[in-house]
Amino acid sequence: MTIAEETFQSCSSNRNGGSAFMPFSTYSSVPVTTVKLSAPKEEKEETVMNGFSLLTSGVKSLREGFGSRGSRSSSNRAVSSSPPTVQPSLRTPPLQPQQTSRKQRRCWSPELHRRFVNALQKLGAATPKQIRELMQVDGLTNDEVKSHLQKYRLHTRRVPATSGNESVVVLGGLWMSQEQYNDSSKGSSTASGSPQSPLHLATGSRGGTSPTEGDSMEDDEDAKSESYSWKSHIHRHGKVGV
DNA sequence: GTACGAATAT
DNA sequence: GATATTCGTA
Repeated sequence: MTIAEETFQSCSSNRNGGSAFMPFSTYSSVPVTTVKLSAPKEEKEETVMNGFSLLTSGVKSLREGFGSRGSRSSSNRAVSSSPPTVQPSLRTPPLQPQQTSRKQRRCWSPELHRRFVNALQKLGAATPKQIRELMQVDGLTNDEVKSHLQKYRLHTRRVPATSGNESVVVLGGLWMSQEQYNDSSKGSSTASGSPQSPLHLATGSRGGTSPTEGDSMEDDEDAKSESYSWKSHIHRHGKVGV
């Protein structure tokens, strides 16, 4: 068993409990009997099961010719004007729902996330590639890490020092709260009481001036903490103008 | 061409 | 809300 396999599992979380949603459309002309059950191995790529691909939802509208999004910065990219010969009809490519094959959602299980954060701390300055390499998770792609990193940053940097913010906690609002602490009791709450663990911030030296920073962080494969939600919604009671 | 960051789409 | 994909740039 590779770490990867283990790391991947445990993604079957909630069912209609909250935010579980299926990327696939709800309408299936055919009762797909192909239950995704007992799939020996999960394919990395999208697997088209029947003639009807469930992944068809990814019908992309054409985004060409219109400056739909080219409004960024300067220079538009898709500004093809005046197509030489525009066929009125005909030439309509029988484009069947062309699924550009959206990848299956990557399940960032706590374990995976833990590795992610771990890598972040080790690196200090984390770039997707580095993280990916450090995580050593097979099957994980740069894009996935990148995406996750984006989310991570979004949630971690929620500290607008708009006015005089008073807090220091902001930094403390980091992601991982409880982990690494494994009690003898395995079943239950990993930290119910929840003494917030003293997070060691990533040395804070973003500049990475010295490679000497040797954190003794071995490969600790543990921490079953669930739900790494960034519920650290920092409520700033007090006053917020506007 | 690759990689990263942000914006956007699903 | 979470992840994927696209866009712009270094």
